[in-house]
Amino acid sequence: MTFTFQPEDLKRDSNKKMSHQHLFPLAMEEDVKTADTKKANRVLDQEKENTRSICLLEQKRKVVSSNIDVPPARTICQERGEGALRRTIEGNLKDSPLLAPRMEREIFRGTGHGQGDSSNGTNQLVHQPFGSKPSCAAKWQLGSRQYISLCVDCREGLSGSWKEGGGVPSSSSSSGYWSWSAPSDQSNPSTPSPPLSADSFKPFRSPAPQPQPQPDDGIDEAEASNLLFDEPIPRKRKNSMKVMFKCLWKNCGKVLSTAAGIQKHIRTIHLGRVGDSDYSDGEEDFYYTEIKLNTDSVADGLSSLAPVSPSQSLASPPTFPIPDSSRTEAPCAKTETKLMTPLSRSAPTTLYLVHTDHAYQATPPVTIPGSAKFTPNGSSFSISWQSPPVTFTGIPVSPTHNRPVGTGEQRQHTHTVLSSPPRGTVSLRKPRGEGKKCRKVYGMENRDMWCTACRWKKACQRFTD
DNA sequence: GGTGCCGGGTA
DNA sequence: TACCCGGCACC
Repeated sequence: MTFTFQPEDLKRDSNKKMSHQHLFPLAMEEDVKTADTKKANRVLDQEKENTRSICLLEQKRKVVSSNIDVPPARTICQERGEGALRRTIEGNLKDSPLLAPRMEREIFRGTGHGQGDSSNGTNQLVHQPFGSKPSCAAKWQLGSRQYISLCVDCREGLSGSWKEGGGVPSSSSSSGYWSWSAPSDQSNPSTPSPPLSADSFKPFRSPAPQPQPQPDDGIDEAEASNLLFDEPIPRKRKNSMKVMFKCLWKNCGKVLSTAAGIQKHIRTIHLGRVGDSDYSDGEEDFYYTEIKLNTDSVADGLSSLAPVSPSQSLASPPTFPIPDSSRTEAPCAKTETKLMTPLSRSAPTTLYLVHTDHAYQATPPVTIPGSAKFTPNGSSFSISWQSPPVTFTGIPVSPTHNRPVGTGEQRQHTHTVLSSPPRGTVSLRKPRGEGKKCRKVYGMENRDMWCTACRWKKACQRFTD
């Protein structure tokens, strides 16, 4: 989602700025122009940044406010004049001299179009007067969602439930930040928020560098809001799920609490890289898996998880029955045997690689067309099938390492089954007949001599295989 | 592109 | 049910 930004506005603003130069003597004009161009560029950049921050702020608001009740803002705010709204915005934007008039234009004029489509990358802010009376509350529509924005003064007057509602990062009245309410449209609570680019998220008014949130979906919203409003936010309940890392090496099953730890363990113990134990080429990624433990029962979980035979473990690499009829060597299987490293020989034997990210934990069993069944089960899954041969499509395998080609990030989000039976996707299609068919025998010109099946483009009944 | 044939539509 | 054909996979 992008806050639309009109190039004309930029030009207009910079032209406005440039027009002041006529006040200077001509001799200075050139230098001043150069300097001012730079300055204007800087200001424009800052404006872009601010605009982006507003957009991100809005996104964040959507997330933070998605689970709160909307306060009865209308009745309170309707009593106030639009002047208060305007004053508040002016006060809020006073530190951003170029942004202020722009924002004012955007806010009070509204852009008027572009509702409801965030898929094309533009999503405009549409201002609607809040009721017929002038008010310091405004209703906004961004895409399909509506928002009520309140000036800080109004926020101060709101009921206790608003403040105690939790989750709403109330703004500091002294700082004059513009404050936003929860979406007024609760009719579609499941509307997915757009993915947030947390690493580009910056506080609206503060140009000073802020600690960058981790580029992680699990970004703490309270912290992010705190960045915005410089106000302590009640921290949300600590997630009781703890991620552990379990070694999948045969007969190991060691569980460590950090990825680095498990990687080092695999490097040094299983891969035998003693000398350069800090160096990682990523191979160890394939010999451990993440497991999520409820911290309430971590102690129990650990005691039961620790040295356990991988074959008994949930996270152990599954072994798949391979129907005899399909036990032809797949290309990658050949590569596997050829390029197996000495230690890989004791690695998970079938090298059906499963890198779990728990994406399937909550999903119901998936039935693969035919007779194969995919059954997610915690951090592992099982696949079983009966004949006919079933093939799995994996992501490409690096010929040198028998590993998926792609970035670690990609791998991290993929459950992959490698070393599959023959190529292709799951196909129940009857093997194509090898013999001559009516078409071949009689040719197109003698179509009337074909068997009916051939005429009907069905499987030939005359020359069956 | 040619071929085999599956899946589905129509009468 | 007979007939036809779009479309897909394979060669």
